[in-house]
Amino acid sequence: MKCAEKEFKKNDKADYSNPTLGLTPVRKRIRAENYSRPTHRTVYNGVLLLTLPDQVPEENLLIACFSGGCRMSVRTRFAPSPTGFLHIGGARTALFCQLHTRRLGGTFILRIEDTDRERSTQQAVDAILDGLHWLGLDPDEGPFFQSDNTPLYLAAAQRLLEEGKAYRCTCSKESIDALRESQREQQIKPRYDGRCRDRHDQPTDQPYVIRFRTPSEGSTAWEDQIQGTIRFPNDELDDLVLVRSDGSPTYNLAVVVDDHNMGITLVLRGEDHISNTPRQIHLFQALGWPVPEYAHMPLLHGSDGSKLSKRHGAVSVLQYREDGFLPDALNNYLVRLGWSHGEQELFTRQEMQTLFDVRQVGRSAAIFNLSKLLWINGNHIRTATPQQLLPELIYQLAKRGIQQPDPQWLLQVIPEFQTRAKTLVEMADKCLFLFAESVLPYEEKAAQKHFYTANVQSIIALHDGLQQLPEWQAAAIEACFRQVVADLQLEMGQLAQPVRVALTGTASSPGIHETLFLLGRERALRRLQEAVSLLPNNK
RNA sequence: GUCCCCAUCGUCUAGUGGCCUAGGACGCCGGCCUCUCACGCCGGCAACACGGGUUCGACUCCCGUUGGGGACGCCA
Repeated sequence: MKCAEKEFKKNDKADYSNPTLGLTPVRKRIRAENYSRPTHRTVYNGVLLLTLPDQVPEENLLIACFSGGCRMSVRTRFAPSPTGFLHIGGARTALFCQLHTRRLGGTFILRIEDTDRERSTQQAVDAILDGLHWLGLDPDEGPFFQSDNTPLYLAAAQRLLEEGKAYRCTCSKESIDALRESQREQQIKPRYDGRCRDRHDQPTDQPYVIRFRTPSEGSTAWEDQIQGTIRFPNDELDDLVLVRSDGSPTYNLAVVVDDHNMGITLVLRGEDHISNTPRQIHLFQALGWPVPEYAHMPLLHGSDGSKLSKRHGAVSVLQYREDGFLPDALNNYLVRLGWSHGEQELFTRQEMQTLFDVRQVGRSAAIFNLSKLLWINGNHIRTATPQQLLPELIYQLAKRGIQQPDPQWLLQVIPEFQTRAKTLVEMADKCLFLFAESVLPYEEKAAQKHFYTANVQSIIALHDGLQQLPEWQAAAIEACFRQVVADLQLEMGQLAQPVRVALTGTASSPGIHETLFLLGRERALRRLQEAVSLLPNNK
């Protein structure tokens, strides 16, 4: 994109001769500088296209195209349909697409497949964009919208029609539904029987769809980068609809035209698209275009072994942010589903980008496993810097009503919890006692076990010792604490545990000295006093 | 039903004919460390779906069976 735009200068002459563009001939030759109003800019295959979306396609489909002279060698695309949020399966596909281009210095493209105008929503587009962004999967080019390219698809269909490679079909939807129904009853594969395929009239006075004349003999095969050789007998395939009766293009047509125009070299997608592939290869061949390479990745399954769906808790990837996961931890988890590198489990983004090779991806489906994700997330939390964790922790604290905590202080808090939390949610929950006005009432079990049996004198001694500390510093606090333990001939635990309950209300926390320090002198002393007042004043 | 794909511990995986009495990781269990909780460390349980071939030799190659998944739309 950058290359092509750099190449574009206002006074450049339009180049209409680029053979890689499978477009209808340009009717009007218009120089770009004649256009003062905004044109639609789309980059295809390193070539900048300027089009006017509001123009009748036949009139001027392509206003100007400028040869970029710079072709990326490797180009992949992630092509979601905007009918819902980005879930973890889609995220994995996008990740693989991006990783494939990273090692090879290629380009990762986002294309929104919104040819089904009824089901596509702007809300879903935004959700997908947000999800990708959070995961660091922003595209190098795009997002492109198929709805902007309708004229291109229709032009391709028109050409196939003119060349006899497609035909008009006037079968009603009802009659075809009935056909499929009866085929199902006969237990044969439901498919269009081609009843309009050989009629010589091409009626345009009644509603029709444009169907592709699928080769009826031979077979279609490709060398899948993940699955190996896949072969389909052509007689398994029926004549697919390219253009609907309302004049809108369908998925398979749009995909082929875009994949060609965008110079996609590797179509990397879920294996639920395997059965579309022979149809798309036919279209490439019919249009006289080179066929890209394919890689179909195994699907992600839910715990019952079927395709991941909402009932398996397949939620938006952004839910993982809410749940306290780090984007790279999620990426790390996802990349290990179907791919491995020796015995390494933990990968940084950088490592994934240099090591990932789509040809090493396994062929069998994987089941989503939360506990492994948690473990990986815990590792990423531990290896992150406090600075990196800071915004996410603040975000989680805000959800708990903690407004504008002191970031400098939080940077001291975070290291104490990095080994103790598998998610940021857990971290926020565990450090909440630091913010509370009071930790009363104490957790029942903790109080029973450590608090009521405590030695009041020792707590008083600690309180007084700490109170006299000239400076509230970690080392001084520890020395003071140890002094009290030694003076009263106690075990560490005999003092640390009741103090811990007093400070946190629970039986677990970071080290007791660190906890005292983080709490600050004022709050620490107040909580110790509070504890003393609650204990039976004997001994 | 038809076509396509898949098949190693519960889960993610290593394994490309002898290095495998199958390795690692998560989880689980036991222990160590220890002021608690974690982290870390040590140990344990646990798998080649089944049946035929091919071969001196199969987890690895071939065929079949079974099981699982996917696709069969004027959805993508």
